[in-house]
Order: sequence, then C-alpha cells, then structure tokens
Amino acid sequence: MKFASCQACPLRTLPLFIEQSDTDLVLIESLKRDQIIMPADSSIIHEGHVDAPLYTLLSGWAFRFKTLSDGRRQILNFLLPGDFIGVQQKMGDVAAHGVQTLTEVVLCVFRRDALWELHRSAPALGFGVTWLTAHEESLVDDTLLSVGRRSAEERIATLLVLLFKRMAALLPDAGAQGVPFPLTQQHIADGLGLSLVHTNKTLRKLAKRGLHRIEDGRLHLLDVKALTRIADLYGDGKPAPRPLI
Amino acid sequence: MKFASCQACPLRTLPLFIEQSDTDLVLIESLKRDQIIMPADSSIIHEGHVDAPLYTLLSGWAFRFKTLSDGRRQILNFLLPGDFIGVQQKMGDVAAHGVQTLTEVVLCVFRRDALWELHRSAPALGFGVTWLTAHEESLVDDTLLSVGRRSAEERIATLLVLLFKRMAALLPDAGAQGVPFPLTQQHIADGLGLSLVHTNKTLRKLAKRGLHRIEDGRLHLLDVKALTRIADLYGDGKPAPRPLI
DNA sequence: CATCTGATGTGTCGAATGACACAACGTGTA
DNA sequence: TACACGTTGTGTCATTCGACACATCAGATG
Repeated sequence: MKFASCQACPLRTLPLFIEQSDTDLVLIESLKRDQIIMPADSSIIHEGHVDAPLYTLLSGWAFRFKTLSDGRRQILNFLLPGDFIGVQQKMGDVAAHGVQTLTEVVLCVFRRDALWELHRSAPALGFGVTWLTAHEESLVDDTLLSVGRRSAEERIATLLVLLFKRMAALLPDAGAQGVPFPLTQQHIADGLGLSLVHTNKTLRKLAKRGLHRIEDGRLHLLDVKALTRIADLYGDGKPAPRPLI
Repeated sequence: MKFASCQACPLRTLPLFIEQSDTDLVLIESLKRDQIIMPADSSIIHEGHVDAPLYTLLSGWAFRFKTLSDGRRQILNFLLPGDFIGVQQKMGDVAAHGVQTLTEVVLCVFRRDALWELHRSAPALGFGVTWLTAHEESLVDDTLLSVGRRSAEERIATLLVLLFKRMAALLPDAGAQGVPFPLTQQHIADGLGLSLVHTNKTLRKLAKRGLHRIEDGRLHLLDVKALTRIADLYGDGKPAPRPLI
C-alpha cells in the first residue's frame, strides 16, 4: 500500500468526527486511489475542469470560488480538514467552481465513481455524503446572509467567529492559544464581497477596539462576546459531530 | 389511500425528471405521509422549527430564507416544483432557515426519517438526495457570486435569466409565452441583497431598454442575449435532468 | 546588497446603493 | 362608498463602500 490506512487516520481520533464501522472504513480505503501533497496557492480543481476526482482534505486549508469573466472573484466557502471536495460536479460534468489551496494540504484522492459506490455499498456512508453536502450548503447559506444583508463590520465579525469555531473544533486545546489563520486580507475580501481596501480598514477598526488580533498567521479572538453580538449570532457555535469519509 | 399514487405524479412525465424504477416509486410512496395544500404567503418551516418533516414541492413556488434579529431578510433560493425541502436540518435539530410559500403550493409530506430510509433501502434514491442537495448548493453558490460580486443591474439580469430557464424547463411550451413569475420586487430585493427602491429603479431601467417585461404575474424575456451578456452567463442554461423524490 | 513582489496600512475622492418621502393604482373589506 | 393596505414608481439626499494613489515592511531572489 502506498499510503497510510484509513484506520490510522489522525483525523478520526478527534471528537468532532463520528466513529465509523470497520467495514465502512475498509470500503473507504478500497475506493481511495491516492494520497497527495499540494503546495500552498495551487489549484486542486480549476473552473471548467471535466470529471475532476473527489477528495477529502486531510490537513491544511483550501477554498471554493467562482469568477466572472472580467476577473472578479467570489470565494464560496473555506475548506478545513475533514471537508469533502467535489460533490457538486455532476458525473461527467464540468466543475462550476474552482478549488484552490491556501496552505500546503494533504488530500485523499477518490475515484469519481466512489460517490455512487459509497451509496450502493454502504448506506451509512451515502447518508454521510448527503449530510456533508447539506452541511456545506448551510455554510454557504450563512455567507449569503452576511454578504446580502450584513454591513462590512458585521460580515468580518461573523467570518472571524465562525472560522475560529470551526478551526478550534479541530484542535486539542480548542483555540486557547488562537487558531491557525492563513487567509490574506484579499481572501477575506473575496469571501465577503468587499474590496481589499475596505476590508483592511474594517479589520483594523475591529483590532483597534481590541476585539481580535491576527498575528504570525494565527487568529486570536480577544472579545468573543462583542464579536458575536456584532455578528448577530446565536447558539453555542459548537460544530455538530460529523461523518468523515 | 388518501392521495394520488406517485406513479401517477404529473411531474414525472416531464422530460426534466429522470425515470425511476417501479420499486423505487413504491418505496417513495410508502414513505409519503400526506399530501397537503398551503395558501400563498404561508410558512412551511419557520426559523427555529424543530424536527420539521421533509417535503417535495409538487406545484407552486416557495423560497428558503434567513433573517437577522433586526428583521433584515435574505432569501437563499427560490423553490420550484420538483425541489426537495428540508434536507439541511440535521436529524433532531433546529431549522437554520425558514421556508415560505409564494403561491398556493401542493406538497408531498415525508416522515423525517425518510431521508435515512431512502439511503438504506434504495441507494439510487439516496444518491438522488445527494444530487439534489448538491444541486441546490450550486444554486446558492450562483447567488452568492451575484450578491458578492455583481452590480445591481447584473444581479437582476442574472436572476431573471436563471429563474426563467428553471421555470421554462417545467412548461410544455418552454416559456414561449413567458413563464409564471409570482415574485414581488421585495422578494427580488431580498434575494439579491438590494434595497426595494434600488431594485425597482434597476428593474425599470432594464424594462425600458426592452430587455424584459413583467406583467400579470408572468415574466417575458424580450432580449435573452443582452440579458445573458449583462449577467456574464455562459453555457446553454438547459437545466440538467434530475431525480424526483 | 539591490531589487522585486506580495501583503498590509492610510488618505482622498467618487460612485453605487440605501433611506426617506410621497404619489398612483388596484384590491379587499368595513 | 370609504378606507386600509400592498405593490409599484420616482425624486432627493445621505451613507457606505469602492477606486486610486502611495507608503511601509518582510521575505524572496538575483
């Protein structure tokens, strides 16, 4: 075997992920075609890519995006370890969006027909795929609410809180020392439908008020309560336990 | 039986929908709990609703939305006949968004656990649910691109073209006489992250240029090419054949 | 060491969009 | 009939955010 067994997957030990049966793990492993490392700022799937494979992000950050023909770019959502990549492309169809890395990443590569195979051979995993897809949609829903109806300040507060919580759920110390944060201000701008300049000014305003700090590629939330209030978020924000495929 | 058989479902005869095997149809029918009619402007699922059932929209229009606590509302996407409602809510969880009717609608009602039952008993239908979910996500992706990066004029052109094509695929004459269009300008504004006033002015500008006409609740595209160019859309826009559950 | 590039930080100005105010019209209803 | 209400239409002014210009800084590269 050219890659580590799925049973030994370091992600699976995290409490965030639901335990899978041994037979399901064996199936996943049989559909896994490769495991690859890609550098930061490289393209996993380019817009218009035909029959791209499926991936699971094992480590690192990436994002999905769409562009208009004059270059304007919208980031649709950010991908963290455990996220599944490529379900949106219908079989044999063209990718409607690109996927690009933010950091060096490790990817599990699956055959395109793994999607069908999962449903056919393991209903629980098929259900898991549906769950992950629906979950990702609800992340996009949240962003759409931000971009459509929140002010620049509210959008940024929302992004910081939500990304922080997602990332913290993947760390042993739950973000007590901040969480890794590889986004540039340009990524934040493209994720929130803002200009780079306005993003910079708004970030600085929040930082000057002592609400957050971004430093050495790490994000610290200094006043979660204030940020949560600005963002108009409710609920504990603990990400729900999720399948890992 | 208190409702018509799924085999007799009028939607299934449309070329837009993939044919299902008889055994799959029987399963769907066994999970169907009811068939109900709801009036226009009524709430199918309210934000915060716990354990809402699943629905398939048989006829009429609806939309998914989220609101902020001060009342600002963002419409996430519009629902047309054949759309599946309620996958985003995880089992036993609270609805993260509301669903409301635009017109009188007819709904198939399914038990909440139908989602799992479909995956367990009929992999093809489970796969269909994944497909529908991924497809809806890509609609939200499109809207997010619009709201984040298109001007007001471009957003409206995009919405008109995309909704027209979706609706036309459900009609025998493919929209030669226009398509039903029950949205008010307030709905358009809430779907595109614009104010009502600005929506009105932008719609009028496009109408005055002879690009479209909205009249008696029907939408006519008078210059699809111009609208498509403004929207920066590509592809034939023929909706892909899809499962119906 | 010189230079280049990408990222962040800031000021000024302009443009797109929002807010408010009000009119016109149709429809349902007291 | 009279009235209330929702929807569309339009003018004026205010605000947010975008565009442009430029500075600083760190890291890569020759």
